[in-house]
Amino acid sequence: MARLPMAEEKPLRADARRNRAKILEAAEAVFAGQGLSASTEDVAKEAGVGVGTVFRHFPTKEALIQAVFLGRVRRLAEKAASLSESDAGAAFFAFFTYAVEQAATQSAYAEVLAEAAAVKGGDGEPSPVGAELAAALEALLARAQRGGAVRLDIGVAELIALLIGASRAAEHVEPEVRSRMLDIVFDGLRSPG
Amino acid sequence: MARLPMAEEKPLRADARRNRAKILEAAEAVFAGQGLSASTEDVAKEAGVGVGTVFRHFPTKEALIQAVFLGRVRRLAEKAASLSESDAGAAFFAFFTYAVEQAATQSAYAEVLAEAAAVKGGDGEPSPVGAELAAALEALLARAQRGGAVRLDIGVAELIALLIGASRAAEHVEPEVRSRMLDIVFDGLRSPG
Amino acid sequence: MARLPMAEEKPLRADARRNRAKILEAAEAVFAGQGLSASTEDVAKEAGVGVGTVFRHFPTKEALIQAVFLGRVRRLAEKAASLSESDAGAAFFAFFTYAVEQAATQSAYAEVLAEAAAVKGGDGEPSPVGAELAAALEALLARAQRGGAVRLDIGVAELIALLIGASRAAEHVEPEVRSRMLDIVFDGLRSPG
Amino acid sequence: MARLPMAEEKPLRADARRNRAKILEAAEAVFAGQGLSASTEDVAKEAGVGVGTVFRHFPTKEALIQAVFLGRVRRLAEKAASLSESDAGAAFFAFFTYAVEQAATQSAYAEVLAEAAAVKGGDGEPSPVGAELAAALEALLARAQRGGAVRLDIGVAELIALLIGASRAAEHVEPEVRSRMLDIVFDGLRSPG
DNA sequence: GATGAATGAGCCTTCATTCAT
DNA sequence: AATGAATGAAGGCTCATTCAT
Repeated sequence: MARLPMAEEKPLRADARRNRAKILEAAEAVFAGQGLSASTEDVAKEAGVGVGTVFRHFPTKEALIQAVFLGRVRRLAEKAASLSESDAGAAFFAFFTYAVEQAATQSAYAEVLAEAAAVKGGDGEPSPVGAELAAALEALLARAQRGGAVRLDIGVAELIALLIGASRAAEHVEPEVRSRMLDIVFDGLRSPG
Repeated sequence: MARLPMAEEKPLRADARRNRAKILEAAEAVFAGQGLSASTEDVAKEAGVGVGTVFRHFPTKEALIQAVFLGRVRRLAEKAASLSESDAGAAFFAFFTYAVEQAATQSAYAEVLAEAAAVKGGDGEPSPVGAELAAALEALLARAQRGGAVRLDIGVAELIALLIGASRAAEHVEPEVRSRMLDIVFDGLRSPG
Repeated sequence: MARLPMAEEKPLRADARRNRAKILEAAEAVFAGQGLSASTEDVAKEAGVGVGTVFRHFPTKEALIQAVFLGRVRRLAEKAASLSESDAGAAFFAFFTYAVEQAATQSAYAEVLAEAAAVKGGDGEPSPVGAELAAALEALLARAQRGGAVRLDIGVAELIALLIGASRAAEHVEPEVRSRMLDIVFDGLRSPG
Repeated sequence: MARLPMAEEKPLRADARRNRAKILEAAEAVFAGQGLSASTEDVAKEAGVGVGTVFRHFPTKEALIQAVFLGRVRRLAEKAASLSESDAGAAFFAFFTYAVEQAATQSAYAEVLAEAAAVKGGDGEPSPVGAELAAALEALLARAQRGGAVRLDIGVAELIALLIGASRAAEHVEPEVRSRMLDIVFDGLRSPG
């Protein structure tokens, strides 16, 4: 899966790149803690830089949020890809579980999947961000289906919907409940349909 | 049509009660349309009253939001109760579908279930609001399980988790996908476990 | 000259009207003193109200500036109208002098005429604000021309241009110089052409 | 082409001098296009240098603006001097027209004259910048007066005032109006007084 | 010297909440 | 009780200026 260079990513100065990373990390933490309505000032403070610096790297709060999401998508996509080698069915369910657990930890994490949904589901603008993940998911799903681990009458769109839902739910629910909830969904995914 | 004063409602003057209703209705519409970040001023305008009136009835924006949620919970609980007479399994799945469809239509609707989750799941404060719904769901679920339509190894907590998830997902996904997603979840709920 | 109601001017509550006036007055003073880049906060402070109040009355800084200008235009137009009774030539030159003296006192005052210029000159959007003044000037000029006090080969556009110029110049120049400058312009306006 | 170091210029390295020139040119263009509120960053970009470089050459935005004005004054003064050879009256009016046309083209150009006004008019600090222009104007005016083309009862101060005014007005008015406006002013300047 | 990243004060604007009418 | 004007604390964003590279 080739990584498309989204724009001409200029090589930043060492310190700038370090700051960019600090900001992204801070934003991830702050948004996870306080939700997306946390102030940019707070993100800057957490990152140990001035607001101006945040805005230099991300011209808009929206852009910052997108960048945070992009990072999450990338990590999810990498996870999905990294599982390609293992047993098809195991890989599929392991990924699903992993994704949902991420969401359980970090509030607002699930929104990333909504992003991906826009690609195959069609409600918003296509967003190249989600395309990457959607593609990875498609491969994962197809392999699992070919391996007989997942019913054949569903596509990525449904998979994404279930991921979104389970992830969102995971934000509100205790670990054991989450686990039993996943069992049910997984049974649904396995059943011949 | 007589109105039964439910629970802890103080008797209000007729016009005050009418205003309260108008505000709630307006808030529901405005929040559904613009999300919870819509301004109180907008709600007031939609209701045809001054902001002051909104704040007289609901001392805080938060309180207004809670009241809107309470209304939704009540309606869901009523729906659940109203289905008690029909076939146990059919009632259960009909309710699930109904709840998810509500969420699909009205943005931010799903949050109501998170509220209910706090009761049986335990992460927030207990909230008497959700208890009502939780009770109704418990009855619905138990009947469906006794009727053999739903597997026995799950409880209200899992049911609520699934409802939250499916509702959230429904906000981001097209109707056909939503429907296929529900099929999967329902299969999972039916499977012997 | 009938005053066209520009929009449905709602009757404001007494206190609101008082505040609106205070704000306008403050804005006039502050802008005159610091130029148009003075902060809205400063205007509010000068008016003795909170910023929010300024923005309630004028939804935008731009709107506030326009309102200040409108006030000035109105006063100039009234002055022009009030001179209709006196000797045509005297009225004309008295008005010209008056307008220029206003500008000399209050920095940025001259911009109001640029506004009026847009009407007959054509570079910006027509602006109903300036139309009023332009009409008044047209009358004043025509009378002076009929009375033989002003050369016949000029129109309002040229008059406005000269008013703008003289007003601007007056901002930078001592009273005696200003006065001699006006003498020259007036001679130019009288000369048979 | 040898460059005569004018007045108090430190000898700069060749590249530094080139940069200084580029910045000045860029500033002139940018300020003309967007007004004086254009950002220093924009000037730097237009000049093809970093902001730091701009600030090395001009310690303050204000200083940069002054330098731009100085350049304009110099050019106007040169123009005035270059016309000394031709017919006195023609030279005078040609210069006046030239100056006003510059202002019409380049927004905020007229401010330069306000600068010059400070010298003979006296409202601001004396500024050696304008003195140069004032001297050149004085010569031009005196010659024209000796030649009988301009009335005798005016001095440089009045001339500058008229130049400022006409230049400012020119910013807001169409070319034909501008031209007729100048006719009037010129008639005023010729009339015996 | 040149560069451009970092800084943070300051600006405009919004909005929950209070209070005089 | 209702109204809507007033308030002021944020929030997002810009930009002159400084400073490490």
